[in-house]
Parts: sequence; C-alpha cells; structure tokens
Amino acid sequence: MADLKPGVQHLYLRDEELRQGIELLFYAYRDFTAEPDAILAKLAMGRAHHRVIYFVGRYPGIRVGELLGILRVTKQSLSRVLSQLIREGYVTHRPGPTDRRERRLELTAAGQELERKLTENQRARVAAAYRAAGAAAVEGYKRVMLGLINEADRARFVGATAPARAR
Amino acid sequence: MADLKPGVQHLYLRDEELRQGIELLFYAYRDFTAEPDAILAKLAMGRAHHRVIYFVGRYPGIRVGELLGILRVTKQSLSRVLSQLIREGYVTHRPGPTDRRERRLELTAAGQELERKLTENQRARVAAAYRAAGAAAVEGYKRVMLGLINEADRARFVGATAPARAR
DNA sequence: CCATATAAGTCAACAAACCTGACGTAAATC
DNA sequence: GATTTACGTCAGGTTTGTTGACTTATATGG
Repeated sequence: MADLKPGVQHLYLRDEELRQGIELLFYAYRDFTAEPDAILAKLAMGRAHHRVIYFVGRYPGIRVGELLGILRVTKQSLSRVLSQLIREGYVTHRPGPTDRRERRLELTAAGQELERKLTENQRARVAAAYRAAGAAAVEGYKRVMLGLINEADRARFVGATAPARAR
Repeated sequence: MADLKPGVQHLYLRDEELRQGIELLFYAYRDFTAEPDAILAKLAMGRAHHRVIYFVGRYPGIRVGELLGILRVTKQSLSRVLSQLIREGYVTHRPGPTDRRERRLELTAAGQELERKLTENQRARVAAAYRAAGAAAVEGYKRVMLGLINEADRARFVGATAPARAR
C-alpha cells in the first residue's frame, strides 16, 4: 500500500478494474475449454475426462489420491471417469513401487495420442496469446495468475516467474 | 515470428512453458470459483445462478438473448436458473423500451446484495493478486488474457489495455 | 394487411458430472 | 494384532447442461 503514486495505485483497484479482471478469467476459461469439449463430445466423453488425461500425462505415475487433490472432486466422481478411461484403454495402472496399495497411473499410447489431440488447441491458443502479448506481458500474466491461485498450489510453479516485487 | 532474439522467442514457447500457461488457468479458475460455490450451496443455488446474477448486475437492462450469448448455454438451461431467480425475488424483468418482446433484466435490492456477497471474495482475490504483482504485471495479465479470448468478445474490454505490440 | 421473422418461454426427456453416506479390501504401520 | 491408509464400490440425489418440438407476443417487410 505504501507505494509510489498512491493515487494511481488506488485508481486501478476500482470496481471497474476488478470486474474486468474477473471477467477476463470467465471469458478466457469459457473459450479455452470450448474446443476440447467439442472433440470430447464426439468420443462420448466430457471435460472431466480431459482433466484426468491431462494430469496423468503431466505427472506419469501419479497416484489416485494426488489426482483427487488436484481436481478437487470426490473419489466417487473421479472413479466413474477414471475407470472408463482404464476400461477403454487410455490409462493404465499398476501398484506403487514401494507401497503396493497405491495405483500409479499412466497414459497408454492411445491415451497419449488423445491427450495431444485435446491439448493441441489449448497449446496453440496459449502460444498465440504469448506471442502476441510479448515476453514481458507473459511474465506479468504468470505473476498475476500465481496470485490468484491458493498458496498451497503455487509451489507447482516454482521457477515459473520471478517472485512478485522482487525487481 | 520475425523478431529480436528469435532463439529466446522460441525457447519460451516450449512445451513446459505452454503447459504452465494452461495449468495456471486451470488452477486459477478452480480456486476462483470455490468460495462463491460454497456460499451458493447454502442457498440451494449453483454456479449457474452466480453467472446470471453477475452479468445481470454488470449489464442492467440486459436482454435474455444477450445473456445467452455471453454464457453460451441454451435458453432452456438458462430458463431454469433465471426463472428461479425471478421467482425468488433476485431478478426482475420488464419489456424493452422500444421492442416490447424483449425482457430487460435487472437485479432487485436482494439481488444486488447477493451479487455483492458472492463477488466480494473474487474481487478481493483479484485485488490482492493485482497489488502483489504490480501495475506492469497487471498490464501483461490483461494482454495475455485478451489473447486467449475469442476475438468476438475482446471488444468488451476496449480500453482495458494498450494493444499488444503497440509499445 | 398479411406473411414472416424474431424474442422469449415451455414441455419433455435425457446425459454429464458433481455430491453425500456407507461399506469393503488390501496393504502398511504402530 | 489393531489401526490407519489407499483405493474401490454401491446406492441415491442434485445441478447444469443438452436436443427437439411447440407456443405466444411483437416487430417488420412486401
């Protein structure tokens, strides 16, 4: 709060400014999910399947409990989607290396292919936005987004950007 | 593409970088909606109600069709939520000033109070993230987010930020 | 004036993706 | 050996979305 130009500082925290920040998130998320959703619909799957496929691909060998923590859903809800993905050959599971109660999840070749297909559009969208906005803007984007995320999950992005206020 | 330091340009568009961009959106949206969802659950409402209340508050006198376009849902889906909000006294409607087929929607006093209560946390979250990240980062955030949003809706944010590459 | 188009609502049936609560099984740990 | 942990499952319920068909009221163009 004690900062240079406190008037300006206050100015851009006004209602309109904050509403814009909220709406940017709403519209971006809406458009970000629309295309994968359309692809998934043809495969009789939904957004929930995409999330599972994405994070299993992101963290090969991830445990079911970790996935629950990331997705913030109940195990019953995850189970329906995950067991379908396993049944249809997109995901495999095997016992944990030291703790055999665990199920370590991985994508099959088909799963990897589907993941690529689904995320392709999102990556292109991010790449285009990054390219158009420029490197400095990308840095700002990350910094603000990290601030929006609960502290517990910020650690996932270590090294993503310099700490805010550090320069 | 033809840019200064093309090596670096390419470097930060790598897979890891893009995945981070995707995940930031996922986690931010997840945490952004969690608290309002909790409040709504106590009122036997859901996220869909919040979206309607938010945008009716944002654009008083908005027509039903406009709302459909923003939310990207069918009128049957909106109808269920909207008619409940009208029935319970959060939203009112009256015929359009020139075209009497239209229903111009507005929040009642109760609706405004609920809107404030629901959005309060989101505004605080955005304000905190903006404050921590600094003005330059906020500019970058907006620029990247605009790039993620389909072109058709970017016009909603005119004046939100300088055009990308303009400086 | 009349045909057509538009804004909005409604009925019906259905699916996706969440939820709570209770209970089961296997393996690890104290 | 009792307890805890990781995971799964059965059962039942809600919200939020869908498609398709039909209605009402009003505006508009020929």
